[in-house]
Amino acid sequence: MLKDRRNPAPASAQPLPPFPLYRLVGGGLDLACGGEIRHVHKNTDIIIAGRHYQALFVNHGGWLFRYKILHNGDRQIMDFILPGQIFGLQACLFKTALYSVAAATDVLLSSVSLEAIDRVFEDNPPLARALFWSAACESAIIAEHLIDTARRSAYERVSHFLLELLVRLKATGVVEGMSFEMPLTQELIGGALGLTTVHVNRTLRALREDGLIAIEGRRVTILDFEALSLICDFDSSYLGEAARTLRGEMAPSGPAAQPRRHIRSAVPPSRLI
Amino acid sequence: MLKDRRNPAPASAQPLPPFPLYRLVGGGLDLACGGEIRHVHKNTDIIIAGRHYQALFVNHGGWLFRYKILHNGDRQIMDFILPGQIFGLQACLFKTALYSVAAATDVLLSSVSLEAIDRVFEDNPPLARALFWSAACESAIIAEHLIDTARRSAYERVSHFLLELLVRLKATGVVEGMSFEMPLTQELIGGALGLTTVHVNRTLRALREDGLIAIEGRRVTILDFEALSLICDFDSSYLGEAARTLRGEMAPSGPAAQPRRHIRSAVPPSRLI
DNA sequence: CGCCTAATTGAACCCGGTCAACCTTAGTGG
DNA sequence: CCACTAAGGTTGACCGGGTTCAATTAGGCG
Repeated sequence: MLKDRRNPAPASAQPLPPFPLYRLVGGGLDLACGGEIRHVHKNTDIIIAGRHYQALFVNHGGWLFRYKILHNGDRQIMDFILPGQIFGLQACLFKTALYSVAAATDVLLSSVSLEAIDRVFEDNPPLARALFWSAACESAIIAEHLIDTARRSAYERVSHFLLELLVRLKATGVVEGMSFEMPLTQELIGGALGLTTVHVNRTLRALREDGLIAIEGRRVTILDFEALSLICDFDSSYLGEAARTLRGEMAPSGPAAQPRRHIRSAVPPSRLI
Repeated sequence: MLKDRRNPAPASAQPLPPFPLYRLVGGGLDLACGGEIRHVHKNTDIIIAGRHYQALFVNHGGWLFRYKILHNGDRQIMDFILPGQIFGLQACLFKTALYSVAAATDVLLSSVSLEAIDRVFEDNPPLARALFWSAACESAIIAEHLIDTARRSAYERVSHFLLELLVRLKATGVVEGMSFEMPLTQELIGGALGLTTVHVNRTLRALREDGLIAIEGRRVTILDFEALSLICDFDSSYLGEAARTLRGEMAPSGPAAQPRRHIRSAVPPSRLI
């Protein structure tokens, strides 16, 4: 479809759009949505690796995740798709989708048929730019996940994971203070972090016992943002523009808490080159 | 500068360019290079995380790598930048570069100043498309590295790593048969795969003893492409278009060799959902 | 021929996986 | 109202792949 009613706002050379297309719908750019919003049930696959796709999806509510099944049956989750985010871009670009996308919760979706992605670059520069920025941020998120699994201990990984969720959800406006709803099973968390359910459980307990987080039901509360950030050297800049404005508001100061537990090594900063 | 002499070639809606911009220079698109080619010595940083950049770089020869140093001193290598590849795009997009880029060998570079990346989308759709496709492929490579570190054993990781290099280098034309020069120390390999030097060494030895690869000096020879592919379920499709044309030519057939050694599990394909 | 970097190899240790049991919660139907 | 069920959370015991520490050997180069 692509109704091509451009953004009413000046198509000037304003800085890149705020977040990876989060809140893009109804916000700055209007993606000229296909219209009707579809309801999709939990555990349904939206995109299946190996098939070809010609449309993007907009997530209007609920959580999804991008994943891949290996030949040994393991499932690696690349990242989670939060409300307001688009997905399915990669599936369009490659002849065949590299990864599957499934709903972690019940989800509200609309699709945006991009007849030929090619055209976008000639016809709709603002959209092209938005897509590009979106892809860059997603790429950065995955890169950070790479660091997670390659360099961080389980304790650090889970810390990093929760902080990332906090900051990303903050951008969608569903964070109250320092707590948010996390509709994920420990199996999904483990699937994303390269850990087993058992160990995710143990690690969450450790974080709780250390007074860094609190969990009641599905609600997670970050009790000590600074300490957690130190533990896993979390730097939200990889999450894009929007994150930057949050920094001040998030860090409640407090003396640099000493990270404890199996931190992989305590090499002094001098080794930082 | 951006001399803005557009691509003389038709700006038609031809399919996406072949590879992540590999061989882009002198090939299809002319990036309007800044001109002079700079020689950079091994171990020099080209891009430094935290600084801001306004230009892309083209690698005309030699290997580089994108990396990040963690607070504990660990260095994670995100990916290697091979001859013909461009880099520094992400550094331009974000206010400040997320990762550093250093030369693994002596390197020949030219830079492409893109005064404002913004402009590209309005002014030069073909370039925009090329950049986009490049970013998508790089993202896919990193995603595969994520799977490496999260789900694969050391034996599988190293296998996967070598196969990826083979396929990517094939696209640059420096592969002779099934062998190629790999100017990397085991420390660099470990830095990319999330392993210690020691274990990289042991794993390479195991692969050699199993008759899967051979190493003489810096030259690596893949002795059994099929077996290695099975071990780490390597599927080159994530490397983009170009890879696809290689498949037939690479697999020298041979019965599906049975992967040995500590494969994490030998669940029959039935469990593949 | 020394010097430095990289490659090798050995031995001890430990984080996280594996296996297995048990508990909690929510939903369902009689 | 409660028994029954299934999915997810929790915990313990043990094991092993990969790290760590440390020492030795090869390779390139002035």
